[in-house]
Amino acid sequence: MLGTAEKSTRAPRHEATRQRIVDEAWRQVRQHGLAGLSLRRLGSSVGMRAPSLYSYFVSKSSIYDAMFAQGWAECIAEVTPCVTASDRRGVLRQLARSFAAFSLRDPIRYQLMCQRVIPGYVPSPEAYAEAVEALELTISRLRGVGIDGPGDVDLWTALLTGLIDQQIANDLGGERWLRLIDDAVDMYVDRIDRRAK
Amino acid sequence: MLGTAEKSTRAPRHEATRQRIVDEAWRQVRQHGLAGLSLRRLGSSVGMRAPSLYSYFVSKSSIYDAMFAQGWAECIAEVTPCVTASDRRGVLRQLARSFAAFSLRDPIRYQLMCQRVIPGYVPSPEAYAEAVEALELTISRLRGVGIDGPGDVDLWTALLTGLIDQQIANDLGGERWLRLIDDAVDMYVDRIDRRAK
DNA sequence: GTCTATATTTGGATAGAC
DNA sequence: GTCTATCCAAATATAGAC
Repeated sequence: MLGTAEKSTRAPRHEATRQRIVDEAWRQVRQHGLAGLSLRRLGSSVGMRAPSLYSYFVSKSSIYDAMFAQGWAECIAEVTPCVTASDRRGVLRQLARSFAAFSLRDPIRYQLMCQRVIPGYVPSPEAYAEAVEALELTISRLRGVGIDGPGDVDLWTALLTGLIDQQIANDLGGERWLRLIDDAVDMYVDRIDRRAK
Repeated sequence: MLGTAEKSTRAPRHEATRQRIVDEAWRQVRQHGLAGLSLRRLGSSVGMRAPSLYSYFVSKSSIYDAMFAQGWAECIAEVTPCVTASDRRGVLRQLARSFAAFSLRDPIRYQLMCQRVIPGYVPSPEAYAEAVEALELTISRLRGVGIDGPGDVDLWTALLTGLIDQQIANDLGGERWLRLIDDAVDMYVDRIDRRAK
């Protein structure tokens, strides 16, 4: 009657417990992998039995949904304020560095947000909306420094996620690809500059 | 006594059955996801019970291993002959197009080969050797056209896998990132040229 | 080499008492 | 809202007969 499906301001305790469950779910996927989330273990870690979780989430997928949405919300909250420059190269550098730092601090979160890894799980439209908002913030940042050609944004996301994916898959904990970020930004900026002519 | 653990030329029938099992395993992961491979189902699809599979593979992981190695062997066999150009831009274009085509024709295979997605599975050293060989072939191709600076190869793999990852994750079946390949190659080549000065 | 039988563990989800 | 009890299904792997 009140809210949109699973959110309500009227039951703060309920909402707090939901959050505790999600927090613990993050802990568990970091330890056991994204697909290794178990309701029994999750329940017992927050002090209840598995069936009780169904008072807070209608299914296991809806827990992933809450995590997915939270991940993108955190991304928006953390990355956006990092971009303070106003010149093109500066904006791109800050964008790349802060998003890379955000992603590599929690590779499992990045996996849930940016890769299709859990068999059978597809983000709900509501959860996906958060991801769309993050992308739109990026798009508007790029437009602010004159980057809005067809494919320009897509090439940027590919370049940035490529560096991060490689870093995660082949040198987790190191900086083999991380240290190429400034090079990559320069390469990208030069291309934009050249196309402007 | 004879061979290296799991390979033998002396039992062609045995080897043929192994291959049938691996082929069927590919079919199943394409349908149920990488983590959705089940020994019961796999066995029954090749006309035997799950325990019989243990006559051919010591564990489920060793099936993934065989698939991993086969994927990289196929990559070597398919991508290498596609590169016939001798100029820098031509080589990079052929390399990028053929690897992208190879990857996108079978996204699940790409996932197994290039992303860490199966909880608890890590390629064995023998399986990984095939991946290393593929990378070395790429490195030598790049060196052949004068690309060998520190980070140059890493930036190339990041750029290429970034495009493919985005294509798979966000526009499977389309060509939104695929069509940026030539642009990306140009951007990369310009950077190399500029650094030469 | 293949089978049956089984060990052992685990999974998500529901019914219904309290 | 939480519990017990249970359903139902699935998983990998081993033992031992044939």
